[in-house]
Amino acid sequence: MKISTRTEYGVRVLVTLARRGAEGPLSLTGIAKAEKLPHAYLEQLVGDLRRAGLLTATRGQAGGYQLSRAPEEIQLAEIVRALEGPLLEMPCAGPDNLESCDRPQPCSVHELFQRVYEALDGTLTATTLADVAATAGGPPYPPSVRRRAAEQHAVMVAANNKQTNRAVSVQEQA
Amino acid sequence: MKISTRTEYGVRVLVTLARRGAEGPLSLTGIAKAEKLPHAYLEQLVGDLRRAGLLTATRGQAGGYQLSRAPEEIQLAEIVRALEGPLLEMPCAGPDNLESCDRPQPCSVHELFQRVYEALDGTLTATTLADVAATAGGPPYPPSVRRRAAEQHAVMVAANNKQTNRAVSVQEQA
DNA sequence: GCCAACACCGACCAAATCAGTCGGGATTCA
DNA sequence: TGAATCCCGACTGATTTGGTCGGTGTTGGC
Repeated sequence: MKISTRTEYGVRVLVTLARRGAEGPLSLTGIAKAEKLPHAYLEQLVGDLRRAGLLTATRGQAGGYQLSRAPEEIQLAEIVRALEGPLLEMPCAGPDNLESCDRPQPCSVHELFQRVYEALDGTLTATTLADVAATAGGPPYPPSVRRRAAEQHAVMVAANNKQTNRAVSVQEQA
Repeated sequence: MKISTRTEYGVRVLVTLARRGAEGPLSLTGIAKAEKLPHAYLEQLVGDLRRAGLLTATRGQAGGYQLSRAPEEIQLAEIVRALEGPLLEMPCAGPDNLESCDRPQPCSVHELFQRVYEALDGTLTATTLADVAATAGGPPYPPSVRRRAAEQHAVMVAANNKQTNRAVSVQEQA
C-alpha cells in the first residue's frame, strides 16, 4: 500500500497553516516556496481541501488560505478522504457499488478488509492536525527527541524491508 | 488507499488451500475455476507466494500447491508483503532510501506515517490465515451472522462515502 | 515412450493512475 | 490599470495495474 504525494503535500500545507495560527491568510506561493513543493500541483490539492471544507480562501492581493477550523478539530481521516477518496478501497465490492461482489456473504475477504479499515480509520480519526503540527519539524528540538524519532523510523524501514529481502535471498539460492 | 487485486486473489487462493487441509496438492486450474479467477494471472501471484515460502508446489500430473505451514502460522502481514511489497510506502524517505528526505528530523509526516504503519502492521500481524479461512464463505452460515456481516459492511461503505458526498454537496451549493 | 496435466517463466499489452505542467480566467487591493 | 492571488480544465509523460500469450520443464499414467 502506498501513500501518494497528494496526501503528503496536503498534510504539509495544512501543517504550515496550523503552525501559523490565525494571523491572516497565507498565499499558496509562500507555502510552496517554504515547503519546496510545486505550486501548480498544490493548486489542485488545495482545491480539494477547500471543497471539503477544511480551509477557506481569500482572493486578490494579499489573499491566501486559512484553516476553516481549529487544528484540534481537524481529523487526519478527513484530510486523507478529501485528498485520496475512500480510506480503503476493496477490490471486491467497492464502496460505490455494494452489490458488485457476487460471492457468498459473509465473504472472508470482506471481513479481513473490514478489520484493516477499522485499524486505519481508528488511528486517522484519533489523530488531529494539531497532533501532527505539534510533532513537527521546527528547529528547536532536543537531540534526544531527534535520535528517538530516527530510531523509530529505522525500525519501520527495517520491518518493511525484511520480507522483501527474504524473498530475494530465497530466489538467489535457486 | 487501495488494496490491489493481487492481494485479494492471493488471499483467496491461500484460503481455499487452508480449507482443503493437508489432502495433497491442489492444482491452480482447479483453484482458478472454483474461485472464478484468471488462471494465467494467478500464476504470477502464486509464484510470489511460493518464493516467499508460503506455499510449496509439486509438479507433473496430479501436481499442485499446498500450504508450507499450518494456516495458524501464517500471518496476513506476510501474505501482503509477499504480494505487494512493503506494507506502507511513504513518499518522503521511502523504505529503500532512508536519506532521501532532506527535511528536518523528526519530520511531522514521518511520525504520522509511523502511526499508520503500526496500526496496519498490528492488525495484519495479529490476523492469521486460519482466522480469515474460518470466517469464510462456505454455505453453512446462520442468517444472524450473515445479517451482522452485511451491516458491518454497510457501515464501512457509508463511512467511506461520507466525506466524498459532503464534498460533492458543498460543490453543488456553489 | 509418449502424452496429458501440471508448474514455471519472460515478454508483451491496454487501460488506468500519478505527478505534475500549462494556459487562461475571475477577484481583489493599491 | 496592474499586480497578486485564487480558480479551473485540459494536457502529458511515466509508472502501475491487471491481465494475456507462448513456450519450457517435470511428472505420472497408459
